[in-house]
Amino acid sequence: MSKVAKVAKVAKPARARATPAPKPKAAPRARRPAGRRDTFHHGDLRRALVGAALDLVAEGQGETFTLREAARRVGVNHRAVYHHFADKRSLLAAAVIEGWRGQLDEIRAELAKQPADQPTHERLLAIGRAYVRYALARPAHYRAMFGARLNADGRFTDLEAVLAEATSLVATEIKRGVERGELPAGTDVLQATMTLWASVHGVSDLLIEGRIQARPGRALTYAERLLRAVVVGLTAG
Amino acid sequence: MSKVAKVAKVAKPARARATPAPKPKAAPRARRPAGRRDTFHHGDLRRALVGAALDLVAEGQGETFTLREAARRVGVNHRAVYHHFADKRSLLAAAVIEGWRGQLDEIRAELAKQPADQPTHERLLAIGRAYVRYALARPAHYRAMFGARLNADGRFTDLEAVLAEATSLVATEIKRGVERGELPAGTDVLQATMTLWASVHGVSDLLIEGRIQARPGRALTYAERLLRAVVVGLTAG
DNA sequence: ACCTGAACACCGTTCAAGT
DNA sequence: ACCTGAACACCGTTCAAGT
Repeated sequence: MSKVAKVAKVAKPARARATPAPKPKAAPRARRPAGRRDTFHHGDLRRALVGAALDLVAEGQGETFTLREAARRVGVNHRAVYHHFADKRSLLAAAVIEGWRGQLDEIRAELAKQPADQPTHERLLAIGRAYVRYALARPAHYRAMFGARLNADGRFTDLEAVLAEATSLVATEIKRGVERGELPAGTDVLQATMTLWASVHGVSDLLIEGRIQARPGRALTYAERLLRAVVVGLTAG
Repeated sequence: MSKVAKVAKVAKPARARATPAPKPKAAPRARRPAGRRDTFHHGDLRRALVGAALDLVAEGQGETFTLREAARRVGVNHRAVYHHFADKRSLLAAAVIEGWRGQLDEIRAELAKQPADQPTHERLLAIGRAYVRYALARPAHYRAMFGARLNADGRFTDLEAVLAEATSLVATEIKRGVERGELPAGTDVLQATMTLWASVHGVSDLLIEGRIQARPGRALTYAERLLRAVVVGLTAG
């Protein structure tokens, strides 16, 4: 007990966030939390670490969460992390990939709810709404999804894969719009896709950073207005 | 010499960037660089530290540059920083404020170059172009300008002041557009301003992160297309 | 195969002087 | 008034075992 008490007493240095953060930390770090197995069989520790990283990111630490704390949360020595991830960036990347996957799932679910034969601009708005809603629901996570330049080196091909999937989902809608005559015949599909992405990302980021000050319930309305302007712009060619 | 040699020999830990970065570091840290005064008179050290922070940020460290290295660059003990800045965030904030001021200056310069009686949508495009050009010219700095949630606590009122100035510059143009009948009478000025900001920020960020892959010379064209779509959307109401 | 312990070279920040 | 030195509680990562 002495070790834990000492740690708790000391004033937290700057690296810690101002937000209290529930910190379960039910057991002293030397002993393993009750009810948790003594060794993880393959895959479980990896998953547990990603889960801990996701929690830490979401609690507001963003990409600055520490590898050592993630290990502490699941009750293993920090060195154990290196058996599953090459370095901290890889652990972050795994958490970030989960984020993109979740967002893609929500977009798909939203599209599935649209009535059949919905005009393209309504479908694009639905996609955008789902995107922004997801981002606003997990601000710290969303920022991590963009930060840390995880694509700078060629590593993390899984990350690129989810993003490619999301991109092609939008591209498909745009192609459909052109085919149905709802978007100009000469539309550059890739460019239109990126224009939409830039728009939803821009509003999301400004809202998250508090640069656009919108009352909680109005944030999505804000995003929707921007989206409408962009879609109208695309439609006008 | 022994100290410096030892430091140089050791493998750089993860915190350091992969990019080589020119690192002048002309003198061993204990001795002051030749030709630099032994003590700074008031204001100079502050300015020198902000300069060093700006350089470190621009060299790719972003907001993860270290206070200790900034101090080393100007040849003072890292503790000296605390005489001019409350903490690392304050030093970062000072660097970030310089960034926004620079961007605002470039936007003003660009507007000054516009022919008199230019239609509003052309003026808005000029503003947007200058904004994106600035962001793309200093990617790491631009990301730092948005990162770190420097506005989260109420500190750094100077930062809020520059941003308010930039916002009102755009708002003025939009009002002018409404008055001249170039934008719909019912236009929500604040909302239109934020819509434009979100657009230019969105493209800038995606371009910087390499999510939009544009050949170097084409990046601005990309941004311009998005901007045009948004302006058209705003004009259509 | 999977995990741990000790060590290393860093951090940001505080306390207590030095000139 | 302005700067320094030593110390503290952290980091991420490496080396070398332990079971």
